Amino acid sequence: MERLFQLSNSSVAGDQPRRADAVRNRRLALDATKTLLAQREATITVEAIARQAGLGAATVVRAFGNKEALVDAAVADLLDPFIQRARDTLSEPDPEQALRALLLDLIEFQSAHWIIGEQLRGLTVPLTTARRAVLRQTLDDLVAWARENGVVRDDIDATVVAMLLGEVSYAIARSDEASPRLTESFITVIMDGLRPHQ
Amino acid sequence: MERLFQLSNSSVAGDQPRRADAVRNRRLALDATKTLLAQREATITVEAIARQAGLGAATVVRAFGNKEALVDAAVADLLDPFIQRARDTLSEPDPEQALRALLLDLIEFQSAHWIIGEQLRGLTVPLTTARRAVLRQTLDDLVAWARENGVVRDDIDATVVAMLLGEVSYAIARSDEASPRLTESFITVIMDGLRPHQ
DNA sequence: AACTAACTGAAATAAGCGTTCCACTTGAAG
DNA sequence: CTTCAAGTGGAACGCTTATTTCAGTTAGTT
Repeated sequence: MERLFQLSNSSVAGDQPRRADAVRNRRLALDATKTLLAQREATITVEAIARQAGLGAATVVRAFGNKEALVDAAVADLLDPFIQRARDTLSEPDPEQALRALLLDLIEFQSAHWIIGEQLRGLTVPLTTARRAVLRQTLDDLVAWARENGVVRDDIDATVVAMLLGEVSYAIARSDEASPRLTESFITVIMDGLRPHQ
Repeated sequence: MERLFQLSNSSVAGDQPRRADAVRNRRLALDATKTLLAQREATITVEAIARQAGLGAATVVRAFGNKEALVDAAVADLLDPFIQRARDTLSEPDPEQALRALLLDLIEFQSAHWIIGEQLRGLTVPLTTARRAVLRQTLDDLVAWARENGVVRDDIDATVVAMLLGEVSYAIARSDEASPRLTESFITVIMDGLRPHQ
């Protein structure tokens, strides 16, 4: 599949070269943060990240300027494969199947990366915000496609439908009692509710 | 309407009497906290509560033992009238109307008291937890009633439906772009999705 | 009015956190 | 091998907040 957009942020393009250990530690800090973000119960402090990475706290922060930028980069990194999968659903044959698949993935991703929502609250996170826009656009496209094929009702604004899906996935993932059964029920109710009346 | 449960926590029953100013300040601290909790953008610090109440920080905390208990009491207080309204819907004639009304109220309440969700994260809040159980039971009863009358499908577990409603209301209320239009669309989709197939 | 236990609140304390400092270490160029 | 700018991390700093202290104030009793 053709790569439609540039998501990599592994290294800054036009900067002066940095020492090998600095590059390695930047990677270690990023990986440590991603590891912590993927745990359901974790405190994302600089101290904790540094411990996970086997580095000093100062080194961890310096690699990205500050903690906010580090978390932003880590979240964006975690988001990338998910976004890729979301875009892939657009080439599936059946829009209903595509929508179901995306919803399931959305819920599972948010369940597995529960802490991300917490961490991003009230932060200015350029990388993550850009990813979110791409994701939103993908969801919009998917809803538009589903509408054209009579899978989704058109008496409700498409943007509102997309927003509904996003928010509601978050809610299910957030639930203390999240389970495959709850997820399945949720998707059934939403898909039925979104179907046009015959 | 008969009062079915005891929700008041205005004063501790069997304790030794306390001085008049202490009682008054306890009330002031509680009211100040409730006021702050009802604002969408507010920092609920002891300092802020004390300022709002016109008291010293120490006095505010001491009245309830610690900040956690104070917030717990304030949230429980805010929840009480809402719970009463929820229970009232059970005596409406039409279960579908009752369900719609409760959903709308649920979303509006959570929108207006947005900060509550933030504040309760990771706290042990006995009073609030008890209220939540009552609310959950009410929602369960309402769903059971709606099922008996063919308003809600019975191929999905009633508890799951109730949980769905609660979580999803939270999600809509939480949304940055919450609006009457979004709320209306959401309720339409959910109600349609919950209806049995004819 | 006098007395005292309860109560108050400004200030001190404690604890958590991100960031910065700086004496020391190390990669890599010559 | 030398050299030194780049890089490191333990410690110090600054900031925010909940909690405790304690000298002074006040409600309520006699």
